[in-house]
Amino acid sequence: MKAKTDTRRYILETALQLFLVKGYKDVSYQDLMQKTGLSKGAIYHHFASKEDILVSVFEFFVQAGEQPRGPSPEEIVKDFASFKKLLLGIRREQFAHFRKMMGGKPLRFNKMLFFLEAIVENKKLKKPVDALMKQELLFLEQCMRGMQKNGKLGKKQDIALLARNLFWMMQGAEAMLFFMSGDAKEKEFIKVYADTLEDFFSMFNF
Amino acid sequence: MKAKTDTRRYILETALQLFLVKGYKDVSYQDLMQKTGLSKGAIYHHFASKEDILVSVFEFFVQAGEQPRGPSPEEIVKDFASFKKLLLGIRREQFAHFRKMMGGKPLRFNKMLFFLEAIVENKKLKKPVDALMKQELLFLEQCMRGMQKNGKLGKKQDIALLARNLFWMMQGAEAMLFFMSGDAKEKEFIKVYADTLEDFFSMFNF
Amino acid sequence: MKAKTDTRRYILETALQLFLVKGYKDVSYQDLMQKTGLSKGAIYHHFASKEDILVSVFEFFVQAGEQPRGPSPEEIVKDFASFKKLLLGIRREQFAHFRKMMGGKPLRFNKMLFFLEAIVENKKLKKPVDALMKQELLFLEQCMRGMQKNGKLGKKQDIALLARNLFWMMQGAEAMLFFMSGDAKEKEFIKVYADTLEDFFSMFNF
Amino acid sequence: MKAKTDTRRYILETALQLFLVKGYKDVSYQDLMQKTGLSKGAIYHHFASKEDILVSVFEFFVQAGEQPRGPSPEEIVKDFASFKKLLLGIRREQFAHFRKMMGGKPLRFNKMLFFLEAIVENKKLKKPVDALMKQELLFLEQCMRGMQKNGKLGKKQDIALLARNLFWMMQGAEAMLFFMSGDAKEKEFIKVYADTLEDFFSMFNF
DNA sequence: AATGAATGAGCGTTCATTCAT
DNA sequence: AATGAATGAACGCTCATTCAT
Repeated sequence: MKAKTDTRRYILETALQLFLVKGYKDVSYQDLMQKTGLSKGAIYHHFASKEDILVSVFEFFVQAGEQPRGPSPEEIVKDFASFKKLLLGIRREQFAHFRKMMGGKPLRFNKMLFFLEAIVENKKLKKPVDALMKQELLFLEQCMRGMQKNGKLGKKQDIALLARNLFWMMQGAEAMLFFMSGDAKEKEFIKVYADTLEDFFSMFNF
Repeated sequence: MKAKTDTRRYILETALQLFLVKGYKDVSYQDLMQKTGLSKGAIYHHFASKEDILVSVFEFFVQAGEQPRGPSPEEIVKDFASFKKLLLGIRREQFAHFRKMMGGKPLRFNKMLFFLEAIVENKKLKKPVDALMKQELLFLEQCMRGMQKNGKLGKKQDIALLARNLFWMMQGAEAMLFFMSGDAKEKEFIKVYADTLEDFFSMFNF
Repeated sequence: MKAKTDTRRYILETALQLFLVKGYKDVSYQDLMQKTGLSKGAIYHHFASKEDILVSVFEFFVQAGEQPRGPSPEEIVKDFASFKKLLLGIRREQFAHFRKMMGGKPLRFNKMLFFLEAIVENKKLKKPVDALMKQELLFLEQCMRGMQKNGKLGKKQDIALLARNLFWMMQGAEAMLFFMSGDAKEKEFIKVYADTLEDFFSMFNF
Repeated sequence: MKAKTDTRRYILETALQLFLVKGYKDVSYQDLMQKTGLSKGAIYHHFASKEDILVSVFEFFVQAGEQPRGPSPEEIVKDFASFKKLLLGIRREQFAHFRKMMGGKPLRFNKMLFFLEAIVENKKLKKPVDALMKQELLFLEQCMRGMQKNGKLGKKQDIALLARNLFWMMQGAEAMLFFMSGDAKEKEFIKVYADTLEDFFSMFNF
């Protein structure tokens, strides 16, 4: 029983690694066999189909990236510096997490693309992706509100608007990084986030 | 002679349509045969390989989307309204153009994703994509400068910074639209652009 | 386990048969499927590629033709009669061996041609073919030496020279048989060997 | 009319070149188009099919290799030296002939293999090949007879037997050269012939 | 005489999946 | 829980050939 769980998780980790590097479509059972060292039958024993693997991997990915609920961002974020520190810290933790189980290989597909491919292959994954996005958006809003409370943003600033703009900018910037460099490294990603944050707030002469 | 050019172009149009709808990887010669009504051999007579089709389609796509050079955006754009009008006008024209040759089918892959897949499949396409992006960025900068000249942006505003932020925001927003609705319509795209523009400038209390 | 070995060997036997009859290039997976009754996938399960089949068939062919090491030819061969008996006996055994696993079908490609095609398709097979040839040459030398010991060849005769000449004659004669009759039978082959031997030694007025 | 003949001959020369280098089966119309610079249609205008090209090329090959009838070999050959000189001279001429129209490319298929492939592809070519072989055999017999007349071979020597043996030896040796070195050069071929001749006659203590 | 557009069968290979063991 | 034998459909691509111009 324990063994079963272990093998299942082992397959998921390996599959996620492959999906992020080659993309779902380009990962074959051949690849999975080679990388896991397991037989085709063994994989089929744990997952009904390739699509089943994708769905399970996605759940695994989401859950692995979940942050332990600490104090609300609204309370933590007091100014731009603490905002930046919090956000980059979270990204670093997430990256470290995936890095660890991926043996340091350079990622080729970023999160957004992984999401997109997942949705394209399985419509059921659309909903959780939406949820994740909204969650991130909400997170940014809470951060903004924290700054507003501390007088770093005017009382009349539309928090939701700013959050949405920043969110889209970050998404766009992250995607851009992929266009420029197919094999981006964690450090580069972090830099892109940091730069985007600076860019965003420098528009307001922070 | 006439036939050759026509058939070649016909194949390109059909392929572009399929690529934008299903993605390059998921389009097979089977699909191309069915959609064009031509035999496999006929297609191979005009294009050496599937990758050759991709590259040619890409060139075709780029060239088809090119704007006739009119007066500089710097001169046209006088305020937010004229900026918005110009940008949405261009987008509308581009969409109309592609719509026309795609028979009104709903797009599934936006430009960014088409670019990304192209790059992933053929490294040679990286350079033209980069060029296109820089061109769009430059266009936005020129628009910003036009506004600045007319006192709609402070003299000290960093034009390049603003352009970059807007560009990323628009990219992110466009991508988001795809996440939300796999089969987005032209109207929705235009709305996203318009909203993003509004969002961006409303941050400065325009 | 048993099944795998059996199927693999079964494919090899069938492939050898087809290669000897039609030539490697002209044997398609279609042919292999039809003749074996297996699916394409099944064959690919056992062999990575067509070339892999060729290499494996070649090894199989060589190993199947190997003679059990008995007493040295030098000791067995005492005169022309015993030489002829030994050589034809070996050829007969080899033929019988291949016949058996080929269901009595008339051969179309002789050994030399099979070798050549193998080399042309896969350079790695050049070495084993060379080795086989040298081995046969050595065998003939040892036979000659046996005759020399028994005074059937002059002390001063160049054993290596005679062996080489005979070897080439036999190769040439065997090839000729193929030109004359594309579908040569075992009996004809044996006759060609016998005649060539007679021809060779009759030059010395044996 | 003259043009027609010229193009036809040009195609034949090019095809022969390709056949000798790659083998009939491996030469495609693609190759022929590329090498000739002509269109597919143009080649089909002159030859009904690929097999038609083969047959025509074969005739061309045979006729191109024909020797102008001079004095009978029986009269020319007086001893081993003159025999060797005559035979090697003829071979050299033949090689020079083919070399000239092949631009110095190393041959990969020797005559015997070219013949064999031709026969395999078209049964009608069997007869002319047989005729050619018999002609060569006859030539060797006449040479032997010339030597016999001059007392260089015993009166009782069986001329036909010796000729046949030599012929086979030379065929075998030539084939061997191909096994050893896939891309044999003219000089090597000539050496093989010379060596074989020496070998053959040294058996009689010439 | 020559072009090149178009065909359709066939090639070797990869794929996700099933199933008996 | 795990193996690996077997399947059949699909893939991108090459081929010799036909035909209108």
